[in-house]
Amino acid sequence: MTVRESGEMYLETLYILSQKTSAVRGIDIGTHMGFSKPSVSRAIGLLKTQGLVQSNEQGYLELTEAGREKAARIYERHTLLTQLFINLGVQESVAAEDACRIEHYLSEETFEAIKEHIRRYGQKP
Amino acid sequence: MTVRESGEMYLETLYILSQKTSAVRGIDIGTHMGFSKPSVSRAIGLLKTQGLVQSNEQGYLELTEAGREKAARIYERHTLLTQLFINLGVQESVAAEDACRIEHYLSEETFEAIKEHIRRYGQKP
DNA sequence: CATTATAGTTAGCCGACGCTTACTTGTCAA
DNA sequence: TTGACAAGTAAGCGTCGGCTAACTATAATG
Repeated sequence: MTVRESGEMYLETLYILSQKTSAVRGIDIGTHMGFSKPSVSRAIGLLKTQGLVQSNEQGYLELTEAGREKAARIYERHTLLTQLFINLGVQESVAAEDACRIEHYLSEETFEAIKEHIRRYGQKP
Repeated sequence: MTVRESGEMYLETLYILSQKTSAVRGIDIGTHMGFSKPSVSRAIGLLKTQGLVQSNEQGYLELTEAGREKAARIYERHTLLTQLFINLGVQESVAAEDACRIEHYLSEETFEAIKEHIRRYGQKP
């Protein structure tokens, strides 16, 4: 019953959209991810049963505390990886795409190492 | 009809096992990957129809020229990523595991950047 | 020679996760 | 008030890629 790659992507997308507006609907997530309404409906339903997402009184989607924590962790990984690739000389858009695909698969240890690297060598030199 | 992540893993495993012995059987691949015989059978069958794997006269598995090229490319990515993570301070076994999971998802551009980084900063400092 | 172990294959199941089609529900304007 | 559109959901399909069970074929062994 753990969150898989797909679930992580939905979580992260909700996290990102929530930072722009507090009125996020399933359709917005679908548009952002390029997925159909039913796909979003099922995926979000799953995240709700896992206690990571809920609908507020107005019917909009929001992260629970647990969901926000998890999403923030994923998003941090995303930005870290993007920064790492940029530091290596990769074009920003490509770096972000690649980060997006692999952010789900790296161990904690490797992320810590990347974080340390970025602390040490900073941003986009 | 392209080779997906799973197919790449089988290809890479055959590549690695072929370097130790020229008598590689499906069962060896299964043992190495932790998969069942039927899973291997189907996956290898697919790779055969794609012209990447063949059986030799003795019935052992081997890569075709196209298969070897593809496998070598994947394996290079694997070693590059492993080296990158090691350079960042990750323990070797963890680095290899992580490399294994993400090697299928990175763009050519990012790999080139990693290759360049390793050319510049070398191995395990 | 008969038995048994090993390798491969076939058939079919299952979960994950996309999709379409079609129904429901709620809002808004004619 | 009604008709239309937009959002959400239900039902069900397809692919991928694991799995087990069971069959076949071949090799080894008593």
